[in-house]
Amino acid sequence: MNVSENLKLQIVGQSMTDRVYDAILAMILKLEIRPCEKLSEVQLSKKLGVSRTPVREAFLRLENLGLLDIVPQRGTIVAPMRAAEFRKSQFMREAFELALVRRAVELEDNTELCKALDRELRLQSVHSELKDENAFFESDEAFHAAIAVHCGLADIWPEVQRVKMHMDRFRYAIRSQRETPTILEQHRNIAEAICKRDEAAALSAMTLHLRRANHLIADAAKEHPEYFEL
Amino acid sequence: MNVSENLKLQIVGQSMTDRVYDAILAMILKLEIRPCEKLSEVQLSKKLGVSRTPVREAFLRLENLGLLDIVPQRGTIVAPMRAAEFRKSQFMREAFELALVRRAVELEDNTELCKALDRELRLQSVHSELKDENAFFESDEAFHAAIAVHCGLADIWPEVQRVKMHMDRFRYAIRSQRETPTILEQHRNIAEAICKRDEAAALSAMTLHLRRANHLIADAAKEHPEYFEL
DNA sequence: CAGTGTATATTAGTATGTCAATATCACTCG
DNA sequence: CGAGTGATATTGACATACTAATATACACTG
Repeated sequence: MNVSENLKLQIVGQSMTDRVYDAILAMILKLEIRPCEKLSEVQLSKKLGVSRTPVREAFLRLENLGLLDIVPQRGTIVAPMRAAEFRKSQFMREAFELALVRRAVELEDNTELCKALDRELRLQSVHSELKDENAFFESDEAFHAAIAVHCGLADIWPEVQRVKMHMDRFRYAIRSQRETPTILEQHRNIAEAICKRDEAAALSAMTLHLRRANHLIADAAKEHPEYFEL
Repeated sequence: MNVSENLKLQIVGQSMTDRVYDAILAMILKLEIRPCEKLSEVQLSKKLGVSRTPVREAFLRLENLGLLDIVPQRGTIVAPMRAAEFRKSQFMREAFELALVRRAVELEDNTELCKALDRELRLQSVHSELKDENAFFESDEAFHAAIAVHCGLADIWPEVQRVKMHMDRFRYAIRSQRETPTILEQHRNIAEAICKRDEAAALSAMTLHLRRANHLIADAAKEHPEYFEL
């Protein structure tokens, strides 16, 4: 096999397909390859120094997720962002996370959960002050994941990640809006309501938080109209 | 290519992969191939008269869904039924369908929805009397789908189908319990509450309905312990 | 006969070859 | 100059070939 200069993929213990998949997924989410941009199995396989098979299998996975559009005999493009996908993604995420909140407020022992939430809030406070958005969003994820984990539903979290991916695409597409203070405040409200077992407050706080992203559609469309379909 | 006697797959306008996928999926759900049973890419490709590639791609899709376990250099088996999968499946389905019910009761114009629900109730009544379980369950699906469709969320339904698949596996695994009258009654309660816009009643009726399946775990495990893991 | 090493078969992973459908573009003809 | 046309290149779908890892069977050793 042609090892070439692209040895980055030949290192660790996953299948080629996995590594190619991870690589492409990251490129799509970071917009290193842009919506509607054409992808070629042959080109990519050469660039990554692997054969067409793992590239193709990675393509198929990504098509499954709605991140690629494969058109037989025509080509493969990064799926444009679609408002319909966004709405679907948001509906599903909201359904999942509100269901998790309902579980969380009914937890007989919520000390661990509240400790975890508090931990992330402190981290977020620091990251927000230091303007470290990557770290902030990492803790943001951990905050939401903690709810699932401490409800004994850790295996639900990957599913939430799956359904919220299309929402995340929109967030990646716009310059981050320096809105970490707002998000932190919303997280505080959510955590407080959950720990007080105030279901109604927790649900409305979470709903507000999750729908905050609604403006993303318009913003992303304004900033990068070429990424959109229709 | 070896056309052979198995020309059933060569007919219509989907890709080979799609056809192979549909074929295997149906076999798994109908238990024509049983949990923990070994599947071979080579054997199946010969049996279906296609090459390994489409079979393999279908395998990968099914692994994604959690219906196959592919172990490198060892083999591929139909995933055993796992209680954890069932619970995950049920949690997600409930989250989705309760969210749909919340939308449904807030519909400004629900005449179309109520008409559709009533239609399915009538059908189910007949199918139940005639003991036609296949037709009954088809209408069962349509009943639930109608809620999504008439909320303007038709594209959510495939996602619901996706998440509820593991629940359905358990149902297929046990002799159907002649419970269609119970289900019909639950459907009536759901439809009535939705059309009256009684959110609390609709939610509790739907919850009751969706959790009815809880006994399936125990029943299926009793009836076919060899299908289970652990 | 028990235990171990080894040949062989089978597996999924990967690479490559082939093909039909489609797009592209230069070219011809009106 | 524009519309149609045909050669050519590119694409994804599918077939096949090869590899490395693992399981299995069996012969050999003690």
